[in-house]
Amino acid sequence: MADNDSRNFIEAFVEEDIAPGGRFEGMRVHTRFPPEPNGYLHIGHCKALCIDFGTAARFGGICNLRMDDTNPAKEDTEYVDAIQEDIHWLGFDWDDRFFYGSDYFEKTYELAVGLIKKGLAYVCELTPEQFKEYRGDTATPARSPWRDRPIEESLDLFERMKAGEFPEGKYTLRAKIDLTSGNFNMRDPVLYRIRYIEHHRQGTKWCIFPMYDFAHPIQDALEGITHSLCSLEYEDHRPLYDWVINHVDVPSKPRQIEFARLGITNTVLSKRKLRRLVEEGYVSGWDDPRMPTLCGLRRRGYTPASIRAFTDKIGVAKVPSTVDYSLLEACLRDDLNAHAPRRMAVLRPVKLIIDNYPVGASETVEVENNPSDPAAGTRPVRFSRELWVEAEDFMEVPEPKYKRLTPNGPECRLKGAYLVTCTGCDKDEHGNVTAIHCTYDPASRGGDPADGRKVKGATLHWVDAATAVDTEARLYANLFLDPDPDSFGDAYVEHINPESLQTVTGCKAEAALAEAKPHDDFQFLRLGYFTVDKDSAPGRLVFNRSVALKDGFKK
RNA sequence: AGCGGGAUUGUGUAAAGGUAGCACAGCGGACUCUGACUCCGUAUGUGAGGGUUCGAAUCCUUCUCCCGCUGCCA
Repeated sequence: MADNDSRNFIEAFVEEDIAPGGRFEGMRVHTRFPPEPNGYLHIGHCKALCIDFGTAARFGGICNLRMDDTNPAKEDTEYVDAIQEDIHWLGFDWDDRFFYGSDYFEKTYELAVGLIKKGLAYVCELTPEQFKEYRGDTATPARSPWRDRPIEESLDLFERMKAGEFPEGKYTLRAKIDLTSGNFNMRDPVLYRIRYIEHHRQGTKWCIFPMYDFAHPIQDALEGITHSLCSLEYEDHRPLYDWVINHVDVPSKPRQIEFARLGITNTVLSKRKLRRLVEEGYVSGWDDPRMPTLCGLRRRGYTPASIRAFTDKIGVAKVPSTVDYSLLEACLRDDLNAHAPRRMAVLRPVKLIIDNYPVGASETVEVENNPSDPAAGTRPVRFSRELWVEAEDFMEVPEPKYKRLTPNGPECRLKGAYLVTCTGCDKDEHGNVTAIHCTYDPASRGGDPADGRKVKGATLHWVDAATAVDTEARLYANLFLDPDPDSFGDAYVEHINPESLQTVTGCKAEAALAEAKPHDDFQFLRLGYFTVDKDSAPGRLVFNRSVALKDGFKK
């Protein structure tokens, strides 16, 4: 690990652990990413992903991918594939270390039997209602009438639970720990429950399933995990994690370290809520471009590098935090600005007529694909007397400091083509501008004046009116939910702004855009980056030039 | 109120007793064949009180506030 990099607190712990005299002296750092396959990965998971894989990488260690599938009621194979695809897309790899928690069911069962034999676990027959009632509260210890059941009896009952002799809810296997603990996780927690549900991998082989608190430490230990990194809500579970590790016969003793999960302003990162959006039809699917899922972000034009940069910048700490969405956007801009090929498209078109350009003539100009990368080359674009330009690039009565088209205003540059000077405009009976007139300097082909004079106006993007194609640009809001997560209750769906999914028609684009397949539209549109604010109408659009459409001319 | 965590500027994150820094957001300006990018400048912070010390975000102490936890979910 680089000395000059400041370490986050997890890395500091890990470094301590592998140092001489440390808990894992001389061992290779080994972490794991353990998603439950019951939904798609979202930007919040990226933080865990980057911490799990990143921490291992930083110390020359390795990271496993493990499907945490101990609850058959919630999990599905569909998600297993999607999760792997998303992780690969993000740029992480687990080599051949792909596991399922359910692969350890047999071993986990054996270890549970071992616990019973040691007198550390027992079969309990409290009903779920009684269980709740007997649990006690902060001032009252729990009661567990079955905790002194003879070992032989528990052994027998547990085996019969496995054999399917009892109905769901009839029995549980519980650990014998401490009924008086202030930490309720230690008040004889349930280790196994009976469930007659087909498991997505195990089928009907099992009808008893281990609880997370029992299964997870065992899985970690069996895989030789050194550091089990998880989110803050498991802090209270660490004593139980350690209890399991210490009382069950496993080959290693992993260390659990917790960190704060990611929050992003104006964004909901709850798998449960996102699932509702999908299942109740408020979005087109998990990959709807408005979703904060990895596949949604991907469709919206986010790049893997931008997301990884984001997770680097948000840091790691134990303070529950909410990162400003603008940081994610900034990371995207950075990446896109360096790598995205540029194309010209006009979203709010208005005709620009070059009065001194020969009628019927046309020519081809070369426009650079990426100003920051000469290797990206140029492309030919047809230029003629009539063009489309952005309506906002013209103001009959200019605001102060406006330096685009305005009658008798500054000379402006048509990107890659010529210098033009606005002379006026046509209007309809309502006073709307229908066309802008200008004259061009024939000696400025390519965009540079022959005499070297300074161009005072801005550079404008444009498309040739005769060959431009109408295309439909879908502008997806990056935020579509109420900005106050606390207001999310059962009525949360009411906060979805259907207007945030906008279609701007009348968008004129270079002919090349016409070839784009529907999905590829996003690729092309990504040349800029288009994002719409949550209450936008039309919102902020960054497209070939960053301009706040919402506010019109900003400064 | 039992258990467990936490508190550094608008947001997030550094500073292991020695100049409170960085990024994003904001504001002002310069530059520019994208009003982008880039560059320069600028405002805002150690939750509160007490103590130790030449010196405290950091150590001690008292207080305040915030978050999580009573699923046979993960």
